[in-house]
Amino acid sequence: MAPSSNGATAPALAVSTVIFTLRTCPTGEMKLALALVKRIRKPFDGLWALPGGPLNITEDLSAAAARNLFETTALQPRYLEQLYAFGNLDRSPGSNVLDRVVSIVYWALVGSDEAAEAIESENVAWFWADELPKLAFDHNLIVEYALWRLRNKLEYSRLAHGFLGERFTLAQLREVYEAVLGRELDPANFRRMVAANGAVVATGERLEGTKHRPPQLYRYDASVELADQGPLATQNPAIQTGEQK
Amino acid sequence: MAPSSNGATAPALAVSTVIFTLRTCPTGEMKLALALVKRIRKPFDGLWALPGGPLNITEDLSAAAARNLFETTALQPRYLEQLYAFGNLDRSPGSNVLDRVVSIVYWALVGSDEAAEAIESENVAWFWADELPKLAFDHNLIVEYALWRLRNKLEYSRLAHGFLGERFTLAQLREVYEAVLGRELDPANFRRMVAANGAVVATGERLEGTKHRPPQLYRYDASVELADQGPLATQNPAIQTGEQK
DNA sequence: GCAAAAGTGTTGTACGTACACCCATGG
DNA sequence: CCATGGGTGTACGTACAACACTTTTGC
Repeated sequence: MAPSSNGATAPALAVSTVIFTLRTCPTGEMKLALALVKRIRKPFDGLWALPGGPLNITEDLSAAAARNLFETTALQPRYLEQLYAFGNLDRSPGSNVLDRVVSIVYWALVGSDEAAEAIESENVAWFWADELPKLAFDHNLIVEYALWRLRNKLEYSRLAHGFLGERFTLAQLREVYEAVLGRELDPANFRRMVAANGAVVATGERLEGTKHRPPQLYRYDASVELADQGPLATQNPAIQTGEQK
Repeated sequence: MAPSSNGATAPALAVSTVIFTLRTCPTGEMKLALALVKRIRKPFDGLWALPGGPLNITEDLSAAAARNLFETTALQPRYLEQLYAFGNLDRSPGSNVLDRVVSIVYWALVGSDEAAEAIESENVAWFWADELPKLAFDHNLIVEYALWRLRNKLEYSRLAHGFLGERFTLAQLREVYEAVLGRELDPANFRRMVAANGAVVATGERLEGTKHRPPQLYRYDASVELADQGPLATQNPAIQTGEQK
């Protein structure tokens, strides 16, 4: 038996999480960022990777994802959804087959205000989603897929809520959309799009202290149901998760 | 330690598959059906369940799904895609936690002509998708989710190809859509929808022997790329799979 | 008043739906 | 020639992108 083998007769199971947030970049605009951890052992020693770890036997899959999100950033997820199970044989080239790991990957959103105070150290850091280095394992592919899902789901769900506070202006909401989608949106059409959706309602309050005309503050209306997200969708006011009931 | 326990310190990993096909029902129309196996041991002894089993250590996830599809029906999948990983603690009520199983579920399409000759026995049978009995574990929920994905994906992909032969009439293609979606479609608009998509092209041949005007035969054009299915989509002419590269 | 952002109105295009209609074939 | 399904034309409604325009604030 090879020295690296652990003698397993079945593939090991791990849970990893792609943690997204929005951060203000030097030029002043919001950009999408994600949390990575530096590997300190083989394989891929020294490369950055998605946070993750083994699944405890008494722990739900989504709980494991939330746990390793917390262990990495000291934050709670504002949104959490299963992404995909990655288990191909070639995802850790050079490793012994008996060390094979199947990773069930989740993706999460954390509030941009909270993320600003999240831990950042020698081995944990935020990276711009569009400027990633070469990552360990198949993690570049995983992030690419997570980005694709995030962008797709943004339109017909209230995902943007995961990045914002309780009350927000339409300009802030639009900024979230622009950061995630990576392109500018027409303010006029954006306003109508949001109004047509119906999930966002005006509070009557206005945001004071701006340089110009004070914008109205809006909030998400909890009573409005979303577009059909499938049988697994559960609407939890605190954490919305795609986990099965 | 409880007698049913296997002494595991980590959850076991299994792969299951929702196998769809179209079958002609007594009234003459096509209906969506799926393959189930009868459980012959606890828990849920005697109930019908999705076919599945453990993942071999040298086997890709999709290969395991294709294998248990073959072991159940003696067929090859015409389409195969990962559905979701189900791993909640409460999915096998009454079982010991140490017997916990995380199931990575795939869904598959098999040709309706081939399925007609597929094995069917005391313990393996086809069920109408809209008339399912109470299934073992959380399998009713899983099937519901698979149905939702199938219906959603049908529109912006060439999924229907999985049910049909190489050449087909637009009426046959429409019949597939109607069976999957569970509602009738306007033939005129359906024709235009398919034409606009561009993935289906006329062969010039006609289907002879009908009672009335002979319809033209069409085929899928392999050179046309589909709508964006995300970074994991791979277009294999034989088996299209949502598995990562 | 001027700049800048909030917010409204108008128009054109694309697309899905409903449905009237013609065409070709077997009986 | 007639019933039936194949196949075309047309009109309407909704959704969205583009962009001109008005409103309200700070300076």
